[in-house]
Amino acid sequence: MFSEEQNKLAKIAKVLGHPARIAILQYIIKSQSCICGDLVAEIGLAQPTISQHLKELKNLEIIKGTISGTSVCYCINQDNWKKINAIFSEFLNINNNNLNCC
Amino acid sequence: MFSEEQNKLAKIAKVLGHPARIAILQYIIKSQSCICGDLVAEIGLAQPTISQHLKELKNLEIIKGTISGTSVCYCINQDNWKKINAIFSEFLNINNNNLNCC
DNA sequence: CTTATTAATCGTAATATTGCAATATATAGA
DNA sequence: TCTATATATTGCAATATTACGATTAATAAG
Repeated sequence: MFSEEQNKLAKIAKVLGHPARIAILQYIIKSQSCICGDLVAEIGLAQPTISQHLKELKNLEIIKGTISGTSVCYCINQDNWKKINAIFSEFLNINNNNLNCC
Repeated sequence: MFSEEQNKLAKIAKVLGHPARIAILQYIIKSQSCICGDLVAEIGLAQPTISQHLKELKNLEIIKGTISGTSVCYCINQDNWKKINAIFSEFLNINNNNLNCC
């Protein structure tokens, strides 16, 4: 029903469409890397909830998690972050200057 | 619980997080302006469904609708499109190059 | 081996989203 | 005024999302 591009764009936007996931990404960037417990303390949602949001971010491959002892170290997947940035920029930078606007 | 910025970003992303709404935006850009019926014919969802998606896009003020006889002419709100682009670019262009990644 | 720590998963309740048929509203034209 | 056209709104069913307590799994430390 929709094009590959439309589905891809929407899928990315959907994952970014929750403030907790934005907060998680911003905190990971700020701290360079962190564990789930850091995010629970920082954001103030329950551990299973944070874990669930991390799972969605991992599914999008915008972050990656590395097991380190009993904890998991999360950081940005820089290559995919750049790809996602490129996909979004391409869409948002469409020149829609239009004198025929109603 | 979340910052103004986080909520704003998530709100924008959430609206963009459905392929029908991406398709609507792309079609409006391509055709410069169109009416609801054009989108129903183009996209293949029922008229109330398209109308509902248009409402969400209007709420975000990324599009605007002008009454023209019995129909409503929709086009991109260029100023707000640019603002949304700026908000997203600022977030996605954060330099997260990081050698301390786990 | 036992216990503590950390994160993931399961189960579930509350809420939100999506899609559409039916209906309402509003304007244009005969 | 009556009818046709275009869109919005309502109501509702199906599905998805969000949040969290309880539990599980996996590793580390004693």
